Amino acid sequence: MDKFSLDGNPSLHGTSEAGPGNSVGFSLSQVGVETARQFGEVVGALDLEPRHFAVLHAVHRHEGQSQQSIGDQLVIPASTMVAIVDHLEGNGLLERRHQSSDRRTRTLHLTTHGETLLTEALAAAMVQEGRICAGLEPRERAQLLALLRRVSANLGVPLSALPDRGSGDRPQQF
Amino acid sequence: MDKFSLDGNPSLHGTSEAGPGNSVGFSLSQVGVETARQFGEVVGALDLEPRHFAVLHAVHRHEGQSQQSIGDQLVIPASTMVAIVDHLEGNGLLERRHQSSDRRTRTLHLTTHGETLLTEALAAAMVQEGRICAGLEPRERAQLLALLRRVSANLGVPLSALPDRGSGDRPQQF
DNA sequence: TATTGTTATACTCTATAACTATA
DNA sequence: TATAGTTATAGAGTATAACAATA
Repeated sequence: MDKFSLDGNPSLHGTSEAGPGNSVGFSLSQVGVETARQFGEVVGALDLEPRHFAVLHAVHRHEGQSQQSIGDQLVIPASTMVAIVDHLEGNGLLERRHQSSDRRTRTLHLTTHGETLLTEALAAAMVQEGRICAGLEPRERAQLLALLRRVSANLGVPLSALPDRGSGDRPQQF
Repeated sequence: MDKFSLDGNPSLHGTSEAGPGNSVGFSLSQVGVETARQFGEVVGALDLEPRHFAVLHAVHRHEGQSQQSIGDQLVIPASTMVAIVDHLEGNGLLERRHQSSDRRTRTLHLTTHGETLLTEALAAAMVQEGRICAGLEPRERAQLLALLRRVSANLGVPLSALPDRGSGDRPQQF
């Protein structure tokens, strides 16, 4: 359980002045990748991988959507979706149902166990959120969020992209 | 040339209030991963992968260090270092030299071409830095850096870790 | 003929462990 | 016997393309 691969990954970034600590790009890469990694540990404690959490969360938001639809939103290829849903179904977290109108499509639905686990995962994520923001006053936290939103706009990845419909063909993460 | 895998990756993070955009953890993950990905494109335009850039940069800072020493600093396993240095040497960017005192160790040295390319890569990274920070006033940029530094301390990954000696067994990125 | 989901496969990446040459 | 570097290899993860069922 020790793999580390990033597609376009930083590791080292340009140094604008003295050290890498003065580069926003480098700092963001380091902090962001580490945050993502620790999130993997957080949900890992619940026997979930980030991808599994992501699908559970998406199904929760759009209960009864087709497997393909969920995959499109998360930019996960169909064959990968099969493996993910197989896993989740095998663990009793969600179930596939045939759609009466079109028997090819399978709609996804959380089980009670799935709902429970998702709730726990969200709670654990909020604990992590607290750890990350420890020592920041509410105003500082809001400032950070605002700055990150502006940076994300510069990157061409609006932070509001996930809620409804992913944006185009953005890099994947699965 | 289209792979996307992260070890502990976010994709979706806890939502403290309304949307994911209100979570520092989620925002950092999204922005950080995307920043890293775009950095890969930036150096990719120079036919470099982030890992190659990282090694070039490390050799530049510690010219004449052994291959193993460089690998330790960047937390790259020895066998992976061989492939990376093979590639860089094959492209005429650096060279291995035998150490007279101990003929087992190979010291690494940038070629003129390597120095030139590294300089270009650093310049390209500064251009990216400008894009990322577009619209931020110097004071805001300094605020962002300060906040990121505090967050990174909360994460247990001081942003000043890279310059001299990596910290323990941190997650790898190669 | 087109589409949803599935399976099979080929590819890439990584790290472990065996091996060499020096010490 | 131990260490620096190398090679070989096995494992995981991903995506492409063939396939089955249904439309």
